[in-house]
Amino acid sequence: MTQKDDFDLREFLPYLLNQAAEISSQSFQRIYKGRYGMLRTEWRVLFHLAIYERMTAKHICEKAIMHKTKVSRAVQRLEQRRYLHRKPDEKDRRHEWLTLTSQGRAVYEDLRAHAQQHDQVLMQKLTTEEITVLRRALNALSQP
Amino acid sequence: MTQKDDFDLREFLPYLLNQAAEISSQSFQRIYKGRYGMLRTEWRVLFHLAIYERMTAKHICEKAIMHKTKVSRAVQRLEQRRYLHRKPDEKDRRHEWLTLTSQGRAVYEDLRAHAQQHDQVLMQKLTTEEITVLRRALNALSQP
DNA sequence: TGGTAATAGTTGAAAATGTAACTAACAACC
DNA sequence: GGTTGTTAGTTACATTTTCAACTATTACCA
Repeated sequence: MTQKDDFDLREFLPYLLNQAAEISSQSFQRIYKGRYGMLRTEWRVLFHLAIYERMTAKHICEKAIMHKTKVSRAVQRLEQRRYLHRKPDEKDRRHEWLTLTSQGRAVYEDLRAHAQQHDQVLMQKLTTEEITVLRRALNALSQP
Repeated sequence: MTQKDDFDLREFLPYLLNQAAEISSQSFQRIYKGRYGMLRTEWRVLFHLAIYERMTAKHICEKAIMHKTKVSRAVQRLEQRRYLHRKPDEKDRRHEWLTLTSQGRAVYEDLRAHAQQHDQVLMQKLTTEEITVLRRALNALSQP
């Protein structure tokens, strides 16, 4: 099993990014999955609603770059657990305004604390300079 | 939809990493999916076999950090398309040695060219320094 | 030697995701 | 006002992934 080719997978950005993304989200996943049975799509929607307070599914799609069916299903499950509340827009009843319930906010507060703690641990693997540059580079790569 | 909370999702590394990973692999995905109907698991296995020439499924699991059922199914599909060949180990028949067929190698060569080209495009979004630091940081984060 | 444990890999059922087609509401234009 | 087009969001179905249980083979050890 010795390397033969000159092409190095470990330099291929999509591969590297995926690897890093997957590994570095594992421990956070254990929290939201183990503690609340949530999926990645669900914590993302939850966090967006907590941070922006009031959004439609469309807004979430745009901000989080998620497909509308993913958002739709995440919203359904969060609603079933009474983490959020839907309210049709008065003027345009195609839109639905989503807000967290107090229960939803409580779950968010707990998860946010873990997220921040988790981020601290991850950053310990990096220097201050690496963190700055990494964030900048990831944001640049996130522009489609 | 104004930001309320002080927590910023755009600083949370697992979120950022995932976003960047997803977006930056889209255009490569169109190639391997559109051209060969392959899945992410499959091109990864294919690339590993091309680069290391001879591996067992176990080796691939370890190198690529993939679950054994993912690898098993990717190998099955690659075999069906005659991209690889299996050969049981003589000494220990629990192991199977996997090697690419010439057809598999041809597909790899094509995909590799696209991968490299794709990487060039991605890197245009970054400075030389950012690329160096990014690779280093991603490798650090990929250690479990 | 025989019995238990460990390992490589596969399979089946359940869960999650992707895709496309759908409904409901509004907009625009004649 | 009625037809056509557009948008927000949902649903149905096919494809993938996950998880746990399974087979087959080898290792360990009394």
